[in-house]
Amino acid sequence: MGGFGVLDAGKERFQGYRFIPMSGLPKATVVRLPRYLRLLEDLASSRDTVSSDDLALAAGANAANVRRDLSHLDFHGVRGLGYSVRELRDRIRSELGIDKRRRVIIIGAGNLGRALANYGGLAKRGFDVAGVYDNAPKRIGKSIGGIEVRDIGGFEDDWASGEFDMVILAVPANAAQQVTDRLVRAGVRLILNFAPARVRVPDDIQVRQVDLSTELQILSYYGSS
Amino acid sequence: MGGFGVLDAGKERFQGYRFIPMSGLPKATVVRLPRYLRLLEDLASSRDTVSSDDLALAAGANAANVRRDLSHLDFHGVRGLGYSVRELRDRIRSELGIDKRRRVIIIGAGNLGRALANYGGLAKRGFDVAGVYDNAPKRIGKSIGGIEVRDIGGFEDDWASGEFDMVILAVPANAAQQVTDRLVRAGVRLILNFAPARVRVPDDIQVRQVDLSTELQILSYYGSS
DNA sequence: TAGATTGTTAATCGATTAACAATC
DNA sequence: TAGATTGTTAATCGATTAACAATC
Repeated sequence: MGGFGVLDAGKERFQGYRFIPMSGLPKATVVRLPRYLRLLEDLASSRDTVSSDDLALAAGANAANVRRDLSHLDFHGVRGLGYSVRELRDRIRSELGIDKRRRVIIIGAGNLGRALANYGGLAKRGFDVAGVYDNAPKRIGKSIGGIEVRDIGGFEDDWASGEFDMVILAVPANAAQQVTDRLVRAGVRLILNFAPARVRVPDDIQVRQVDLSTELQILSYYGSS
Repeated sequence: MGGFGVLDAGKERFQGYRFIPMSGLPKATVVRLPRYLRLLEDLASSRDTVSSDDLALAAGANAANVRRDLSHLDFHGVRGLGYSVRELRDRIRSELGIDKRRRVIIIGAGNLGRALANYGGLAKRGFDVAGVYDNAPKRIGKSIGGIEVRDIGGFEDDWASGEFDMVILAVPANAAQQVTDRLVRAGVRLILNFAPARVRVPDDIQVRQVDLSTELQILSYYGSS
């Protein structure tokens, strides 16, 4: 987290003589919303209301924490009863910007890119894999999860169509920065980086990094201490 | 993260009349160590020393933050000069418990499990994939990344050999909890969960969760705000 | 010495949590 | 009404950061 000017929501700015909240929710709250959402989607068919206690249990948080999170959303429950499952589900979806389906591009059709493209769970959560790109001739034209791998050379034109929302980067570490620069130049603003390398981007571009080795190393620490 | 009693390092306990640090490093520090390590490994062949400024840039942190992190390790630099690249690299490795190679088991030989097993980057960072397990007859016996997929039925016996350090869980969401329970019963204490479902474990088991949809949802929030 | 960089202090910030009045 | 659960306050905790004396 932090760094590179990205994902710095929750900051405040001194403007005149008052503090004006700048960009919405505290970071910690945003991270919990998808966890709440998952429970709510499971519950939507069977229950009408849910308590902060239930939500806390599912999200690994404290019930007071949940109530504070939801009041940040200006979402209110009913004392003695709890929160409306469906209304809260819809509210969180709209807050996360996934009340509409989102179209995702995957860059890199190696092992990881293919695994991600084939992963059906995305569609269930509102994300459609709308394209897979690579630069290796032997991969271009092959079909993955029902999508044809395209030549990265055509990426800029395709992206310019404005039909896509975000990019998942699944290229080798040594290509990550170069490809990222290219994405940014093409106008991509949201990048989920699976390449095992941190990339630098301008302040107005959002990058999240997911790295297997890093996770294992952190886990290893907690195993040996 | 938090919740389920895992990864709660950095707590302190009131004992008698003094505060005794309980389990080592602050969580935020642990998360940054792998980032420092990555830079140090890159630098080890070309430079002898590195400044807190360089480390901060690579890790997306503040220089003062870096210096504080390293002093938590009781690792000291030289004023005016910086920190010894190799000594710091070795110190962090030992702190993370990866001064020896670690043997990792992957459970689930679907798309994701296969991608992870094939991912060469792990070996470079000190982790060896020492086994892949599945319960589907059509997958058992197949070879992935030079390793034969074994029947999950034999997992308990294999794990009892004591040769393995951690488990990567790459099974479908609906199997995650059940498989996790089984791992815990077999004596697994470190689990990296790639299944798109939170799992509950006893307090002394460490779980880290990595979930693609969650990451995309968080990213989506920062795109729409 | 002069310049560079550490190690640490003190202030601030952001997040968590217990507790409880409000109220369905 | 009695029981349940919210919404919010106040205290605490953990993390960040600017600043600067120490010192290589």
